[in-house]
Amino acid sequence: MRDRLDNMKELSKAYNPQEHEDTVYQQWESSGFFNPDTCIDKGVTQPDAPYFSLVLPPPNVTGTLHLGHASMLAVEDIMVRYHRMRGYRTLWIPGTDHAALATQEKVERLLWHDEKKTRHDLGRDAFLKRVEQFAQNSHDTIVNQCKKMGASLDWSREAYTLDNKRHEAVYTAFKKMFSDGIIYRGARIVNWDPRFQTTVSDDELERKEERASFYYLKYGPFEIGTARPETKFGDKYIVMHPDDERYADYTHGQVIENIEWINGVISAMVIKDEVVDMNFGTGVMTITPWHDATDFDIAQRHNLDKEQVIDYDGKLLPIAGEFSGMNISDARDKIVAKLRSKGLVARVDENYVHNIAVNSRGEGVIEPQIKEQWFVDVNKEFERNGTKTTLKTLMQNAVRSGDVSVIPSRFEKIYFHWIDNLRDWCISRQIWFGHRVPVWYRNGEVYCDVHPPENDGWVQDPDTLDTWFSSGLWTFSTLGWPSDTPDLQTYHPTSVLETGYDILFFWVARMILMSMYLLDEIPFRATYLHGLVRDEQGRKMSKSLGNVINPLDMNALYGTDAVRLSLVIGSTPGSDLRLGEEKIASFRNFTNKLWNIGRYVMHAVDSETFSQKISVDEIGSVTDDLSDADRWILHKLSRTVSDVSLHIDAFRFSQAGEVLRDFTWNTFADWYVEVHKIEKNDYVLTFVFQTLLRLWHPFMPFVTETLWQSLLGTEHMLMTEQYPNAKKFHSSFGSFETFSFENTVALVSAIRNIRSTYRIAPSELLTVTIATNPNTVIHNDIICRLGRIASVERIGLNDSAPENSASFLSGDLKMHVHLSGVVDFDAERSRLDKEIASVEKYISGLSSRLSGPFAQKAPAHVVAKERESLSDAQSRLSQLVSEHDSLPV
RNA sequence: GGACGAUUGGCUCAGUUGGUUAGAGCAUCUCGUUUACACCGAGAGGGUCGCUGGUUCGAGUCCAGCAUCGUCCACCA
Repeated sequence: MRDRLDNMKELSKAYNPQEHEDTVYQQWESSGFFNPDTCIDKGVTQPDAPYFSLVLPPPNVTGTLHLGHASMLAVEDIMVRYHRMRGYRTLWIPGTDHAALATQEKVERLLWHDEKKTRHDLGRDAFLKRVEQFAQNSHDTIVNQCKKMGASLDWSREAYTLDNKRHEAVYTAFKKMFSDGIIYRGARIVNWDPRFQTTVSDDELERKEERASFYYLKYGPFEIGTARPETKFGDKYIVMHPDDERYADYTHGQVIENIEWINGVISAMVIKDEVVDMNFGTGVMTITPWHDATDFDIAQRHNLDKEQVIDYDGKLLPIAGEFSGMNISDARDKIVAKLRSKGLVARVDENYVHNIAVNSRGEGVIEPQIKEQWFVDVNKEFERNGTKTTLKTLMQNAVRSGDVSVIPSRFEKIYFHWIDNLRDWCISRQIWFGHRVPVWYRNGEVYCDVHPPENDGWVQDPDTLDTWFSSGLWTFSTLGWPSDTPDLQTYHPTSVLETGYDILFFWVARMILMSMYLLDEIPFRATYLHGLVRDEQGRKMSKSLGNVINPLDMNALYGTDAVRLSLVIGSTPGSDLRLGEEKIASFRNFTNKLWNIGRYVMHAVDSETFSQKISVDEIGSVTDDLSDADRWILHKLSRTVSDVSLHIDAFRFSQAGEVLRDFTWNTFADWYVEVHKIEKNDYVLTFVFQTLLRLWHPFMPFVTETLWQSLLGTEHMLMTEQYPNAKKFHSSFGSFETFSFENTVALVSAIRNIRSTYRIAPSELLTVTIATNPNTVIHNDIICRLGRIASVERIGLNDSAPENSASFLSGDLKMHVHLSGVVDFDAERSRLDKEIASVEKYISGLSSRLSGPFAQKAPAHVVAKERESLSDAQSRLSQLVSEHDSLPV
């Protein structure tokens, strides 16, 4: 008790988050309650309770967390804390992603910057040690940042996409897919990044608009168009649409001789293919199958030769003759010059705009190449539960069946469209950092297994796997798969996957693929896609723009709770969020408001009362002692509890927060706390406040935990308290009548309005006369205190109004504020005029509606409601008019 | 070239299945230090919901078209 009182006195006037946050997090963490097993052991959670599980989308170990991560942590922590408080077996698994290419590239850059060395200077093993060191540092930073955000992650289950356990999962998955023929090795056209010297997947491409010269070249009897003359050396097929009448004389397979071309005379074969667009250019084209996906497809269809023109460093091969060995960008002008000198350039369009493919990471221009690589076959048929299916079908079914719901649902269409256009997934990379392909070779033999072959002489495939191959296993590899662990049995499928819509394809789709294929089970029941966090002008936050907001800086300045609220409230799933510092500041103000409500409670209420947990039942048992204000606040509280729960259950976190903020500030603080200063119902005040702390805890865990322990003592922990139960609140308080106190709120507001209109200082105490039925309850004390009224006089409804007063009408009561000496009749008249005009407008609109077809066609209850509104408005109008007329001229 | 999204007071956004006179936060203006809070309190002003049609008794909400902005997808050589 002494401790608590001291604690209370120590509560600073303004909330200072930095004093509390680290201590509170340590307390949570050391309590062990982030781990659902501990919750069960200590009786906080029932062993047979339903589960709620989710995985943290593992941040890349490339650096530090940004506001997007902060927003993800906030939303997920809300769901996790909410379910934990509701008694679910709640598990939230942390982890990090090795992000193969991104991390390797970053370390390579640092290595060059600091030591002017490349990875080849160090060699594979030494370089990988560097990367691991870097990854470890990044990891430590990320873990620290997650904790700073208040994330209640079960650190005892932390995972890493490249650790031993996940390595086993990756190799197991690969082996199964390999033996089922889903994974194959083949020479296919791939996206080659000459700068990073690796392939990248289709999804990692970005299209960039480029203005280029477009050349029309003479090619025998034809004219062909190209923006890339440097690739044309090996072109020996001329392709046209079979229906193109301009070229009807040419037949498929016909060979055209004596074509003068860049390096001499060649012959070309005519190919008819429907892929050619007759309306583009001249309607004929030559093809370069080795360096273009479309051309590759044509060549495949007609079984044509394919020749490599550009090497993997981006230089021309001997086929280019005199240009051999030149970089393609240097060669282009020279090649065009030669074509010109030979008279082969018909014309040039200098303003041709087209899209070039670049690596979304690093922005290096992609050069398509044919290369022997590992692929996941998305169209291969295999048996599943007695029927033939494909990976594409599995992915489609998971969502189409509704087993996996997508929030917001419009992303479903995008998801299906992506699957429809999906090509085989190239999963091998020529980088060093990552899971090495689990395949060994010896004298033409191929060996694939989870463990290396035992006898010597085998050489492992040097390539590593696409980082998303390991991320795709994340929902179950983190739970122990391929072992059949209790965690896997208990927590899979996970309940929700919360992540950014920008990795819908990269990650969400791949997780569905992997889980459906390997486990025959969905990875998660719902996927909630959040938007990107942008700056106030809607720009992406980037270092080069200098508009990056570091979440930890904001935490330090405004408190983590304020940062969390600013990321959650005003944000809708799938839509980007614009965030400025003022928004965070406004939630800092709110945090402080809650803090000060707490200070008031501890200041005004006896510690015996505020240091006990007050239950719904306890309040329910003293119903007879409740005042009108008590009933009003309890009723509103029960509505709030139910709204907040409904919103959270439906993933409407923003609305849940808004409802809570509105209740806390505009209802509880502005009205009930003020009334408490008069009525002093400590139990209800404390009960409502404690309920608010419970309700707010998932959103703003630090300040609520701090306040809770200030009230109840540090041996209590809010995090594991029960969340307010909507049904219970409703059955206890839902039927409470609120009209009486609403009336008082209206009267006080009217007095304040009149004061403001007449510019009467708050220090000046006034008198009011209220005309009403004798049995109407008027809360004199409250009106006097909140309206700064000296005395309330009551008269009958038909008694005449006092002179020199301003009037307010509400239902069947009239209030006259005495304004002796200050009343300005012209001002009062115009005030009434204004209101009369507004009511008249309303009446005319409403009565014309009611006299029209509305009355016949609209549902009866809607009509009845409108009729009631009309009669209310009419009586109000007549009263206003009589007030107006009674004013002295 | 397709698809999707956005367009609501100065700014940032809510608005669930169409149903009172469209809400909030910030900003603005006026007043104010009443011992929880100036990171505050009280009051006020401010929107014909992008445009044009349609459906309906009734449209910010549904439909069609258009405009502007944005995002994603796409094999126009």
